[in-house]
Amino acid sequence: MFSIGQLSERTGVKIPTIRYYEQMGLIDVPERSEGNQRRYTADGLNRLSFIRHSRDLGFSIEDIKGLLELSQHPEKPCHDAHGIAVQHLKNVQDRIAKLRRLEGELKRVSKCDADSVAECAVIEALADHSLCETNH
Amino acid sequence: MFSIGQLSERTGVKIPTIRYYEQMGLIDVPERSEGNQRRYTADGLNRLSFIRHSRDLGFSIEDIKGLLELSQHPEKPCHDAHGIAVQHLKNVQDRIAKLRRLEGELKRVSKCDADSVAECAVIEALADHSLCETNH
DNA sequence: TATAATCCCTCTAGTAGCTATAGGTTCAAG
DNA sequence: CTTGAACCTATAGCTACTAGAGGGATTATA
Repeated sequence: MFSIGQLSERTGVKIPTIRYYEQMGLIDVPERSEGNQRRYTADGLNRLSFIRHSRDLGFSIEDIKGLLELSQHPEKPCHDAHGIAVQHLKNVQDRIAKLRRLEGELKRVSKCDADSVAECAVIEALADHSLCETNH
Repeated sequence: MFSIGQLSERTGVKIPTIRYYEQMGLIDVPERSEGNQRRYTADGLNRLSFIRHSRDLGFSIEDIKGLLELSQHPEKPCHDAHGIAVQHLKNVQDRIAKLRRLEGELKRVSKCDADSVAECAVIEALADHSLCETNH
C-alpha cells in the first residue's frame, strides 16, 4: 500500500495532480486509511504510470480515458487504440508545421539592427496591415 | 467611428475577444454612443491589428503589452522589442524540438498491426515501465 | 508517552486566452 | 413605428493543472 506521496514519487505525478485525476474519473477512488488518507495498490500505480506516459506523449485526458478503457479489455480489437494514436500523431504534425511557419516569420521579423523603435523591424512588422487577411 | 462588430470584421478578432482585450488593458477604453455602445477610431483599429498580428505570431498578452508600450515610444532604443521577439523565437524553437521528439515516439508507437488490444503496441508502450524516469 | 516534523485532508481560487450563455437594451432599415 | 440585427453586462465554462488556507494524521525521535 502506498500513500499519495509515495505514489507521487514513484510515478513523477504531483500530488494535487493525482487528486485531480481522481476527480476527473481517470483513476479509481482508492481505499482510505483509518485517518481518511488515500492508500493505493500496485494496480493504482500501474494505472497512474499509464496515464503519466500518455500525458507525456501529449494525449488529452479524454483520449486517455478511451485508451484506459481499451486497455481494460484486451480481447477487443486494437483498431480504436491505433486510431487515437494516429489521430494524435496528425495533430502533433499539424502543430509542428504551424510552428515552423511561425519560426520562419519570427526569424524574419527578428532580423533587426535598427537603433530606435521608430525603424524597428519587429514593431513595423506587427503594425503592418499587409499581413491582414481582411481589407482595411 | 466603428462599432465593435465593424472592428471585429476588419481585424478578424471576435467580438468577445475584443471586449476581453479591453478588460485586460490591451486596448484603450473606447468612447461610447449615447446608448452605451462602444465606438472606435482608426487608432483603435490599428492597435487591434497590431495585437492580432502579434497573437498570430504566438506572443503572449504580457509580451504584447510590452511591445505596444514600446511602439508608443518611437524614440526608445529597439533593443527591448528585439529581445522579446528573440526570446519568443527561442520558445517556438523549443516547442518544435519537443514536438519532433514526440512525433518520433508516436510514429514508433502507432506502428501496430495487432488484432486485439492484448498485443497492441500502442497500449503496451503506454503501460511500459521502462519509459519511466523514476524507479518503480 | 509526549512532541515535533512531516505528511495528508478538503475547499476555494487562480493560471492563459478566450468562448458561450442568459437576459436585457440599442440601433438602423423599411 | 416596428422589427430584427447588433449590442450591452455578468457569469460560467473550457484544459490541465497549481497554489494557498486552515486544519487533521502519521511517524520519528526524545
